[in-house]
Amino acid sequence: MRTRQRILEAAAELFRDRGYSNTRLTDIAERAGVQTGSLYYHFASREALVGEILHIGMGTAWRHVHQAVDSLASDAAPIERVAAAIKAHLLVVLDISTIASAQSRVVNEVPDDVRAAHLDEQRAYGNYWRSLLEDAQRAGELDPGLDLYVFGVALFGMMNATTALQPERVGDAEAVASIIVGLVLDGVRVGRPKRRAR
Amino acid sequence: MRTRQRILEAAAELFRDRGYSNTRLTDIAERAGVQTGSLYYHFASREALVGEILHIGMGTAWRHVHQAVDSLASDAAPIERVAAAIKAHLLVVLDISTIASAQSRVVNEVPDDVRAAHLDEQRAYGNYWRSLLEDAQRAGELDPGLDLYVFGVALFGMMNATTALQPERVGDAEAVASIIVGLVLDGVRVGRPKRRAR
DNA sequence: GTCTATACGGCGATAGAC
DNA sequence: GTCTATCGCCGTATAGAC
Repeated sequence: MRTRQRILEAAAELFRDRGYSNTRLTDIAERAGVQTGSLYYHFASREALVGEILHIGMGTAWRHVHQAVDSLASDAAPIERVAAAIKAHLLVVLDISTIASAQSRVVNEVPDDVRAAHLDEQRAYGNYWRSLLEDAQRAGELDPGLDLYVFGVALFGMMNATTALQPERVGDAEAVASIIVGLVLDGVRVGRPKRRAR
Repeated sequence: MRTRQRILEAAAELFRDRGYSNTRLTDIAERAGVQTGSLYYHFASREALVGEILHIGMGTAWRHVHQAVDSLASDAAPIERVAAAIKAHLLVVLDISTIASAQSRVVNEVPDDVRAAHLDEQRAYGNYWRSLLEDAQRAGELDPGLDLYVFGVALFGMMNATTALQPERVGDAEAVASIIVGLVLDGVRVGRPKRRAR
């Protein structure tokens, strides 16, 4: 495998497991099987390396979520599109891409200038989610009184927290995704019918 | 105010906003209005300081949640106790205690030995929540098929993510808490009555 | 492209005066 | 109890050989 790719993969595993601040360049080099100094042939700095992780990880999540939503029947209900997006995001961070997983773990931990450089793509992703939610709300399928800002923050907090699940204590990613989708759409309470739109 | 207390408060604000690894002792000292060297009269090390934050923060959350649940009528439904616990935890981290807020932010970021020293109290808190959830499930008020481990991780991920909400874009802590409680119990979907226990 | 060797700075921690 | 001064380590980054 190309060295640059090995470095990115090694960095992603470590960032995902320990976070950015707790990962030394020597750790990354060791896991990638090179000397620390050699990293600088491929990346200008530690910050440039993590910046690349953010970029690739977000792109990967974006592509998978977008594709999952687009592959629904064109007459699919907006709420179905939201459900598909949630499932796709979870599959990506839990299963498909170590780099996407790392992105979600370290986004809020990196130095300000790295975040700033990443902000545009992060916002684009957020805007896409917001449009999905607004469509569902306009269609009367989401609680019309729901504050989408609060909901969005809560939703991402929940989804990204699932990367901390111990694999041996849960089923596969599909199983986790369906639990989360069920929780978000219908909650965990039994026996109290939902009220209709007010 | 006693210096030790000022130091703890200053450290908590910084830990909550930037995390542990991104907070220098010089930042803490500056905010507390002392010289860096003076910190060592009150705490043996940086790790000891954050350990104290974890301890106090967890104790504070514990007390508030416990009290909120206990102050319910003794015949309150188990699901009501869960709702009260969620609300209380949110009020604590959003409003009541900077130290509790800091605890939730840095728990998964501190060095291993600090975490290890904190593990017992963290587990006790988790066990209390698990008992609340199991009671509700046994009473048939929570979806009987729900995986409580996955739910617990998701729930805490969601609750602790609310500390990232920008205050100017949301109502007060009570308002946020009621959104989250509603989301957890009944979900965000409109119009599809929940099925009864299967 | 990768290595070895080293420069450089930052930060946690200690010593000792007051 | 708080200050000033300083030590020493660790980790990022650079230089230059191969």
